[in-house]
Amino acid sequence: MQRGRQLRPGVTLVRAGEPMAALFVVRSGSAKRYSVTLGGGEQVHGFVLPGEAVGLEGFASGRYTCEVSALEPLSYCRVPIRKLEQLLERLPGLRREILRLLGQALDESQRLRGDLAQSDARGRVAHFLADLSHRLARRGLSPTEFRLSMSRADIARHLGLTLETVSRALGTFKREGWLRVRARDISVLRPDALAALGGGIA
Amino acid sequence: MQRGRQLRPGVTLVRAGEPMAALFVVRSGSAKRYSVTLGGGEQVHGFVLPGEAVGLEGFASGRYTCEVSALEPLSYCRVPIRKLEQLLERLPGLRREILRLLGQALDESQRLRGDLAQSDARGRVAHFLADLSHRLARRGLSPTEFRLSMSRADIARHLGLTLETVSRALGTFKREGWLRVRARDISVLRPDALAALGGGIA
DNA sequence: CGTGAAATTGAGCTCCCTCAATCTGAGTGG
DNA sequence: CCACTCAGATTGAGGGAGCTCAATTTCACG
Repeated sequence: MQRGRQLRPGVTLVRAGEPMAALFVVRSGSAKRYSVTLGGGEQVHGFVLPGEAVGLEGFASGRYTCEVSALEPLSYCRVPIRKLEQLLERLPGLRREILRLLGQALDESQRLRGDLAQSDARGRVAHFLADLSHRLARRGLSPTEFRLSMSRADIARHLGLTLETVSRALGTFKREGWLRVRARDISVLRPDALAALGGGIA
Repeated sequence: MQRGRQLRPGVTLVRAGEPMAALFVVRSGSAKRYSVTLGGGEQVHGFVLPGEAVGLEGFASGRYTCEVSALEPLSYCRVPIRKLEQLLERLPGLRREILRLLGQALDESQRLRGDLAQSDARGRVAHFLADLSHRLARRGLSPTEFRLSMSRADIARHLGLTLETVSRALGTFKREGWLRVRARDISVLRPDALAALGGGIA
């Protein structure tokens, strides 16, 4: 395990198409995972928070399949694949942990897709906020007071909406008294309401 | 590796919430992967074709997270997790293969979600057909002549549309001369057109 | 402060959802 | 063998949510 350098906002951590030489784990800051489409647009697959892994999809072909770039100053750990394979040889616990990590990523991706397919615009934005809140809490950060490191446009592309619609959804939540929104600073006042709108599995 | 019994259409292979005792690989037939939502509706995560694995998401928590039920008479292999872990101990090749399988599932899920977020109704249906075609071809089956084992409603829930919209999209493709549609039998006449509409990553 | 990007807000229009009727096809019993 | 039945699929009409285009407003940064 190596400690990576600090990355500045906008700098790319991994590039689509490059051989997967290592896994990364974010220590602090956040990042955006995306692909570039034929038209030159961005498909935003998601956002990486502290404690979360980067590059797992690379196992599919031995190459990364999406770009990951820092949204805030980012520090990370680098785990070379060579080293990882050596460790997997000897450590059954690590084998299970890697499988767990991949299974979790898969499960979350599918769950997210399901919600995306079933919810309307407000539901999606509510789900997005609830998910973010949940993941921050898991890391010991405040689930109710946080700063969005990504733009409205990034959120929109992630949710399959336009940035205007995202903005309007936030406006609605604000008006309902569920949120306090000041630019990128969010205060969640009614997590229950968001969770209810966000929907989910039984 | 055990050879499982034949399953009749409608019969459930794995249930959400049950401990993950085994992985499955479909030998013939097809299946539907779905979750049951709070309202009692189905979130269709996808469809399993011959040669594809079932239950990978279970690695996340040691329990399956979605239901998988047969759409056609289904035969499958059963790989007990215990046995798998023993084999992983000794076979580096199998370790890589399992990681590859999980990475691929993750990558496909993300890619699919991206297209879902960006495409309109026709684009989604086109993508669905192109994806199906591709996966059938990978298995040595005809990519242009096949039978949909799932209902329009299943397709719709999978794509975040209504069944009427799916039907209309198919009708449009038929009128354009891209497809021949007779109930659940599909003939793809213009794969290129579908692929173009389906969009995708550069 | 001043400047430009990001976000909000507004108005019109399009696409898809909703509701409803019709049509097709597979399975059943006379 | 055919009428019957019922679920699944198609087709149609109308309305609403979200996209597009456009004008401000707010915020971050120098």
